[in-house]
Amino acid sequence: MYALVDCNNFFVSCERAFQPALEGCPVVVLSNNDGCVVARSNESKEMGIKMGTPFFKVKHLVDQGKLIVRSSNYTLYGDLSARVMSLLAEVAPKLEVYSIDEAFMNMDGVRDADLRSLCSALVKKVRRWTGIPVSIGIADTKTLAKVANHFAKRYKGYKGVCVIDTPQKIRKALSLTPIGDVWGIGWRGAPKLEAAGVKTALDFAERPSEWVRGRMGVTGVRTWSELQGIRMVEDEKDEKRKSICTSRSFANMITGLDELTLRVSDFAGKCAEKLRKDGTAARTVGVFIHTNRFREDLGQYYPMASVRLDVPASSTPEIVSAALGVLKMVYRPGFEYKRAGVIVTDIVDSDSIQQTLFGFDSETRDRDDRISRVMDIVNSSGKNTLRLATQRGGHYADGIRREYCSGLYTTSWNELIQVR
DNA sequence: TCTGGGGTCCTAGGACCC
DNA sequence: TCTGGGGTCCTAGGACCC
Repeated sequence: MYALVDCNNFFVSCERAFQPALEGCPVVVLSNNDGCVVARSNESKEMGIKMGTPFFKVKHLVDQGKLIVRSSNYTLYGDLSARVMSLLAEVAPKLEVYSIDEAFMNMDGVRDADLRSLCSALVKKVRRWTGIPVSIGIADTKTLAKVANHFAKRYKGYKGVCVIDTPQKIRKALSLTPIGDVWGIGWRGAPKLEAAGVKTALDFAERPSEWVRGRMGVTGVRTWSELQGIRMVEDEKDEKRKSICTSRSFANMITGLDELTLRVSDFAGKCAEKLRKDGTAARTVGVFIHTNRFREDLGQYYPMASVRLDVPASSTPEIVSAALGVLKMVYRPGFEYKRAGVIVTDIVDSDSIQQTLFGFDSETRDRDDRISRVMDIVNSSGKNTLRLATQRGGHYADGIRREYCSGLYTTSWNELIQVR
């Protein structure tokens, strides 16, 4: 069986772990740049605040003292996530970390009779040791485990654990699950299915597979099979990422190439750092810049372009200079830019890189790699002390709004360790 | 005034080949 | 007058996830 562990209202729970006074209060956490609501406590959900709401639409509630808000603090959330995951790894034969707040435990080999009590104990332990409340859904396939997880969250009586392990329970659960809540269907697909008379997950599961194939392609059939109890979503192997993206929206719009150069240098530098951390290198470097899509009164421009390197690279100088070359290609004056990003693709393991036949630049490359290693060591505190000249005094998080940030509870501790 | 970021997979269509 | 057919590979864009 699979047990899907999901942290409840994760970002809010992280804030509460260090500020217990927030318990019982309506709280929301905002995306980068204080843009949208990306996490809500149960109390703020009950107030009718929807996921993804732009902050300016609920700011009046904050000003009136009816809602508490926090800017996102991803270093804190990443740290707490790692603590939760390490507790799960102690009990799961195989653990697949699916996102910052979710993990599939492959429980094959654990006796069915022991599953529930094991998971109930785990819910209590994670809460006690990390302060984070979690829910666990247990079933034969990942998609059914997701369904079970919804029930574990929604009904207090389950005490955080719901098992769906018989045909009768599966039928019952699917009949109570709106089609739009099924993992893999999506908000675009749901209205079409509803129009065709498919209101619940059970309606969907009872359609013939050809019907599903014709309407939704192979991905639809995969979801359909999973609901029948047939495993289709493979366990992720421990593979490296196939693409890495660093992008940000800006607090204020940018028009000049100089300032974009600064930002793109930083995004590219961050991508290079991520590559080195993964032990990989990228052969293609792409850059995109976006105008503000909400400002219909202004000209719109969304170019994206990329360059292919002779040899896959992970050094900061190489990735940055490639990105700046692409930026010059796509940049047009006269537009106000709101967002930019760098994407590196065609990723390979660093140790499998073939040197080019023409070795004339291998010395430069070696030098760049050594420079990057030094940068990683000096910058490991997260302060970005060492930068390229194109990055000037910049930090890739500069120019980003973050007005409601809580304390750096775990990060300051990390920095002490680094200094030592 | 103010609207996130980082991934994966699938598919349609174009380029190219014989 | 009249202009094939079948295959592969690559890419951009869309849909989905959290």
